Amino acid sequence: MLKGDDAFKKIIAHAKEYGFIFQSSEIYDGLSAVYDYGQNGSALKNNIKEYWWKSMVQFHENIVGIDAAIFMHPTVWKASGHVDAFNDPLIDNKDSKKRYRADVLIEDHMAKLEDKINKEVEKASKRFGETFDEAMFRKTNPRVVANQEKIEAIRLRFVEALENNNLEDVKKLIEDLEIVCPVSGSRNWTDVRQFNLMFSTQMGSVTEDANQIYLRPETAQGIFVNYLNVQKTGRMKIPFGIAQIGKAFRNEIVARQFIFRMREFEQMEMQFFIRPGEELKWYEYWKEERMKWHTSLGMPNGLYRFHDHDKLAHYANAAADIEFAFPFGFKELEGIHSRTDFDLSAHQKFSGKKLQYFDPETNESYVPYVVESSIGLDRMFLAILSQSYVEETLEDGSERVVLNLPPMLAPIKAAILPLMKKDGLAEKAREVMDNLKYDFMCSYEEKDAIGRRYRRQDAIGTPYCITIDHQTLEDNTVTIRERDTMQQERIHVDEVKRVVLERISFKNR
RNA sequence: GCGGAAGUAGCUCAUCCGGUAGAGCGACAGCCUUCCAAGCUGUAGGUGGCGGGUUCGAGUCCCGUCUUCCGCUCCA
Repeated sequence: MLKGDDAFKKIIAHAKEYGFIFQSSEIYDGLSAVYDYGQNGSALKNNIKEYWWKSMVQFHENIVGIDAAIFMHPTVWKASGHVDAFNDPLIDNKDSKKRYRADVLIEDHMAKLEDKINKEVEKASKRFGETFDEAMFRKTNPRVVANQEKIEAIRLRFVEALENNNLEDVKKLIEDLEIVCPVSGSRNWTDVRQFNLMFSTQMGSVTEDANQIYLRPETAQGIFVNYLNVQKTGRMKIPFGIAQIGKAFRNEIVARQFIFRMREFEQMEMQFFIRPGEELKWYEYWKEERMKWHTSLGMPNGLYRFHDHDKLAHYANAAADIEFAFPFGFKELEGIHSRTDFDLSAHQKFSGKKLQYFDPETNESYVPYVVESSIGLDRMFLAILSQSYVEETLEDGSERVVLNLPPMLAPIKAAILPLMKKDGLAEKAREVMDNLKYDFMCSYEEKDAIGRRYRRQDAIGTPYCITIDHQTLEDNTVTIRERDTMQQERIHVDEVKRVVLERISFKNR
């Protein structure tokens, strides 16, 4: 694995040149922070999904998979907290170039005024020997009354402006209150702009009747709203998990670093439903399990690390990231969160439907707690790609670029190569190809010198090259060349399928 | 979003002070045949990111715009 900016650029160039990742709508100059997966990229991505899905759903009897829709009832996002957390009116100070949430600036200002009042009241209470509340109630000080009225007036304007989504008023309020930038101390503000991190669209073709709906900003809610359906129909017993792979959308202000942060991205996640009070035990369990999954890919040590969160999200009582050493540094690849009963309780409240589980062991009903594993598929793709990209100098001084992919993830498992076109070698190679292509992804190439074809396969990470030569015609043996060692062995044609399948199997990790 | 830099063939780049674009590699077709890229012949591929302006004339100067990169900012 290469390091540094230079390496990252090479990997991006390689990804494009060999059909892994293209910029979206490239012939129209592209669309910012949106990328398409090409012929090899989509194959690699699908293989990552399959590996994850099998290790979750197929290898665990108590985990099942679903595929929820991207569109969901708008109230889902009120219950989840996204409508509040993802809608920010922002304002920039032109002098300091700092950006603030306009509502926070105003709230801070009100807090300062309130602080003033409290100090006045406190003084009064000491003077008259009253409690704080008594002093407040008497409103002895006219300045206190004036300030309280002022705050109330601000709050009214503020709430009204926000409710009507009147951003000009919000700005005017900031100007009227003479709020200054804490950094530059100036009042040179830009207009207030609404940044909505959720994409929205209308459902219903008649404009007046249409409801605004969102493209889901996370896949988790599709699992939570189906919790009861799956638990009942699958007769699931706690603890159990629901897994899902799917697209999510976030209108990031700045989306950059190739496919690391995109506006449209794919998540692979599993929500594990447990008994309240056992969440930390399961949290630790899944942290270890998930780390094992990553290291089972055979990546070198030291590429992964845990990062425990100090600042917890509104839904979590414990959270850690698994970080990966990307070419641009250690960054989040996966999150493991103890989400408590936040989501199910919220949906219970907003929907009015009971989302509880009767535990036959304890004879109790409760809203289950949740431990979540959520991994960015595109980030996983980037992690594997960047760690697999190797530039080698061979003994003879020549260079080659190899994608050192785990064989089971490689887009193409075997390339079938006749040493040359004539003498019936091509026909024989076709025969071999036809016998293999139903079992794993194969590629056939007869153009160019054999060495060149090996290098091309190296560049897309094909683990095995099957070469048909003159000896094949005599004794039905072929050579099988291994990508990383470049070593060849001669085996019988009938053995090829078994040998390749064995070496690309999940079981042999 | 702000500041800086860049955008010419699939890729890497050239084209001097403004005079209607060129190479290497790659691709494709054919020849050759030698198990680790760069043998031979031929062919295709560009309204110079896009739009506008200045000029007799713009890849080249100016403005706008899109995209990318670097820094800042943002990222429950």
